[in-house]
Amino acid sequence: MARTAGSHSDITGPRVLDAALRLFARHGYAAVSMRQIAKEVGVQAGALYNYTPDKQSLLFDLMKRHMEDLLAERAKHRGAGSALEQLEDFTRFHIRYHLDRSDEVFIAYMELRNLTPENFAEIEALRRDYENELEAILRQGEEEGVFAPADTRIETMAVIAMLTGVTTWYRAEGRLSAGEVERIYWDMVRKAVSV
Amino acid sequence: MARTAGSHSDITGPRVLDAALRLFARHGYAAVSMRQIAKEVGVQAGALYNYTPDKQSLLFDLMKRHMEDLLAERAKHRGAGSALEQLEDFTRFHIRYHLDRSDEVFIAYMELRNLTPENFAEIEALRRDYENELEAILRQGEEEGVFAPADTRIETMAVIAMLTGVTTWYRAEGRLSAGEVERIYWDMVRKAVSV
DNA sequence: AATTTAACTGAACATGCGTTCAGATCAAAG
DNA sequence: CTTTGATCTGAACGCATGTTCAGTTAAATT
Repeated sequence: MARTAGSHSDITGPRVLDAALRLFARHGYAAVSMRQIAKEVGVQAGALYNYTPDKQSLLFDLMKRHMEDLLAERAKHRGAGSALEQLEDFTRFHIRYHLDRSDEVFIAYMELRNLTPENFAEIEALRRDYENELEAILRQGEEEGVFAPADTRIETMAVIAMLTGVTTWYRAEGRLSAGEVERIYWDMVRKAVSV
Repeated sequence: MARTAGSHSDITGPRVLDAALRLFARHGYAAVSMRQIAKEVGVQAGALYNYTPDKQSLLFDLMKRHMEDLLAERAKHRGAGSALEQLEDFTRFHIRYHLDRSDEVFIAYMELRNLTPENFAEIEALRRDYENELEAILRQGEEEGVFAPADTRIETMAVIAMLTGVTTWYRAEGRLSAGEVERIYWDMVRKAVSV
């Protein structure tokens, strides 16, 4: 049997990425085989190669899509306002966005070493762009005198690490809502960088 | 040829763990083969099984050793003193200890999903013990009134995530010494949890 | 109704995997 | 000097890997 019904290209394509996303996040890139992905999609392994040139591209495409979506969504939030307002917006945005995409976040942080050097460089550049968004806010706050003078680069890394860490323990069915988590983290971030 | 000189058991044994540590940290557990480990040690793959029952035990032993060493070293630091003093000690200890063992830390965080369920539970319990050390300090500080009343469990996770994140960017040959990094992070931690 | 073509199957390719084990080697013990 | 036993080799086991491709199916086009 070949195709069982209809033209599936526009259906199967996304399903391949979806399956790869879920399986990579759960078991890790190296531990997932093309045959497992194919089984999840409901096709034979060979059929995957209608939608990706190879396994590496699957990982790269997932990461690139995630980083570009993140930057695009963040761009909508970037606005005027005081550094304090902008930092609160960034903090809440980061938490909300990352809680909604735990699989993508997991992959984006854990599978960097499974990218080829060229692919790694490209993803790393996008990540750097995102970090620079926060760093710019911190620098502005220092100039306004509302944030303590400090090493903004390290502050940036520290704040992002703290915020992203929320994905390791947060469960939607847990005792705290995403909104409450946002508030708690915003409290800590605000105090940590303030004078 | 078999053995080339002398009795190597007490030399080869540690070298197997060392090689596994370095390779797992660099490429990931699933991506490293027993033959690669053997090559690094300078023996054939079969010889590894004189030192480990299987590949999984290699990963588990590395993680367990790391967590137990961490807890043992931390126990030496645990003392009396104000909550603020204890928190500073914990912060500086955590950063120093983790900067000295980037490979172990990397594995301990990235390869949890490659542990069997039983092994995972054991490592997770050790990690929880360590987190509880910090949580106890934060709770004591709240009772003393020197730390802001807050959700101590979340504060714990946030602080540890922030501190451990230092391993992702710190380079010994970089512009900052470990001592300077300790001070910067301590500044942020202190402010973040204070009233 | 005939033709084209996108979508997929199923088998095959070479290579690598974790693990086992009989046999070789050589330091140490008697 | 002989025996013992720890240490390691080298080959083999069955199975899984990413990827390719000739052939099959059925929807879309003529």
